[in-house]
Amino acid sequence: MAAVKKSVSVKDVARLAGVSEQTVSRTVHDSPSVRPETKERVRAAMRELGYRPNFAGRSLRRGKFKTVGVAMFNITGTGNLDRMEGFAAAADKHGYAITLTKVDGHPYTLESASSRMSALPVDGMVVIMNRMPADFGTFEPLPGMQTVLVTMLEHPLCSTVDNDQFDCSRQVVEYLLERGHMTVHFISCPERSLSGMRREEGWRETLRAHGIEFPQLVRGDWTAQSGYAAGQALADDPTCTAIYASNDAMAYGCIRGLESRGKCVPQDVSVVGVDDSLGDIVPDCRLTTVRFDNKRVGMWAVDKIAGAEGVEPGVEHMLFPGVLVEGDTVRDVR
Amino acid sequence: MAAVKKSVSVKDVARLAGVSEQTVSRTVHDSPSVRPETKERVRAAMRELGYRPNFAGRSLRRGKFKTVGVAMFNITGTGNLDRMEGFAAAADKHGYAITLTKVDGHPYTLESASSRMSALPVDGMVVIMNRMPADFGTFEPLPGMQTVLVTMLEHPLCSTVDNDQFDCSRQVVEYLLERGHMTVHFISCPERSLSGMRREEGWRETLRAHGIEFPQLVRGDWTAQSGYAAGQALADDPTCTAIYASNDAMAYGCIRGLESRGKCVPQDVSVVGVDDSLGDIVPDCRLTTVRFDNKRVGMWAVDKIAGAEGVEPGVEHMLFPGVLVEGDTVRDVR
DNA sequence: TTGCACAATGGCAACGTTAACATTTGGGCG
DNA sequence: CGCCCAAATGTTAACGTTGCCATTGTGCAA
Repeated sequence: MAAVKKSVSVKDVARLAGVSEQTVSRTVHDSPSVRPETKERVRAAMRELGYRPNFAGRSLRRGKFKTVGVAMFNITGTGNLDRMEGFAAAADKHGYAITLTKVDGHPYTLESASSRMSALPVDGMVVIMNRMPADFGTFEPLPGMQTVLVTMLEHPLCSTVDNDQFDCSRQVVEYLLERGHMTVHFISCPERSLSGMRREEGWRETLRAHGIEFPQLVRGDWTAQSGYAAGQALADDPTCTAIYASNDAMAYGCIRGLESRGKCVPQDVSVVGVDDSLGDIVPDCRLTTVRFDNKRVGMWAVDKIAGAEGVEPGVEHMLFPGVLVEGDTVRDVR
Repeated sequence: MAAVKKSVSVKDVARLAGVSEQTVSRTVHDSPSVRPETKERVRAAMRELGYRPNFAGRSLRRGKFKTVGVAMFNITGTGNLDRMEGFAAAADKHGYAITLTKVDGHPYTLESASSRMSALPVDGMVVIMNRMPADFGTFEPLPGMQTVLVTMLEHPLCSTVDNDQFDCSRQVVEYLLERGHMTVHFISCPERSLSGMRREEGWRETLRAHGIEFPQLVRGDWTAQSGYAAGQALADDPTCTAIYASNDAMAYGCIRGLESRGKCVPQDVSVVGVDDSLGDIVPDCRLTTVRFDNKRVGMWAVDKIAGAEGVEPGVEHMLFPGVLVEGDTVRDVR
């Protein structure tokens, strides 16, 4: 019952099995040039000693870590869990691991994420950008460290990937226009949100493209309470027959706000949200919304790094469109 | 503009600065026994060459990785984001990194998590247990790999930490009894959930301790829809004045279900949930619920590993109580 | 029998870092 | 002037792994 003093190395296994260290190494990698019975003897020795290959020695020798670093300024954020699911799935596929780091956002710069990662055992890094970093234009990725940014903004030196928020708004607005609504009101979000701003642009541009004056938007703060207030405010506007909210919480709040003023959804007003996040939480309404595949975004990012394997990777920019999910909150008024 | 062929090492820096490799190493660690002007010269050389210390070499030498592995069977799960926040915060504090791994749950065993981790550069591991692993009783952590399980079940060889779900139910039931309710009805969850089952036990035992026969429970499935159905069913039961739901979504669904049958909350029936997850999503009710500090749970787990630093760590079991948050959904009937 | 190809295995060095020990230098003090 | 101490720096070796090349053994064609 003596405690294990040191970790067992190939040397120990080699001694016990009566072979050279090299043969042990070859057995670990299942090389065809080791006789089956030798392999078995080595394997038995490994089992007996509880050998497990040392990651540091291996990486040092190989010059690769088989690990992707993920830098986040905020761990808690819509979709992060799904993105991580994607990171982990893609990493798994390539035999890679994921190293997670929270980066201090003061100041909010790519440089701080990059320097944080540089000391870690990673072959490449993914940065989740929620806001606009101060050095976005001037940032240069570390040499030899493939860098992928999760954002809609294209960067000249780093690959980028994200959900297409502009297209999301286009889909929603056109969906409502096709169903006979003369215009679409919009409940927006705080101006610091990159994705929220892009949604706002999409709403504005799509209406403009259809030759429709866009109404005054209502600025919310992502919460149902702000949506509720917006709903009450819009309830008195007779031109308002369709509302597009920048997330589902505000959309749901808006519905309740409208109801509190005697308006029914979808009979009087149609409402559409974004995120498909209400699923199991709200019992009495199937909200029409847009579903994003954040897992796919995460997978793409890690694939880009782990899939490269030595080949010089080009800079690429990828946007995945969301899918409009039809619920019960939109009425066709044609 | 020639590409960097190899990574720069201490040797390169030493040569450029005209000092020994050891002096470079000492400068990296800001040792006091290097003259300031020498340090500056070395630092200049590091900057010029873009030197960053190699993690593999360092770990190999030190025999430590300064990294904690986190194994999850399901990445997506209530509270995981907050727990990760905690992992990252504690890791940061100790100068550690977090390596995230999704473990295939077929079969759902601690052994599979452990062997997955053994090949990664980690000094210790945390396993998030949502369900009961088949080998919980027989599992032995890898020698030299400090293992912490996030679960309420105590393990003889591994430290454990979690929210105290039993105490959560005790708090809720006693809170309702103190306010004059004769009994507390319960909306439960699928039987495979460990934490859900523990909440159920807490409800049952606390009522028993107060000498109250516990009513038939209603089994839900975590969704608001199931809570809605439960609410409708309980609306017709005249003995039902207080309902405790195993999560907030079911509690909210229950409220709507009661309303659909003409019962008002809290005038006719009091409702309490668990998780404090409705905050920004539901506009029109401040649900009385229990808030857990999952971040603290995550921090404790990583602290236990990263804080040990060589000292032989004992097996410890920690449960953090939740906090009952008073909303507007409970009526005092005394 | 000799030569040769090929299968199986071993020896050696190097990856980058740093702990431990060794050496040099300068200065203070008897 | 010589001695000793401390500060500053250098030298060596080792952490565990694996690529490269060398060595040994075996069977087969010439």
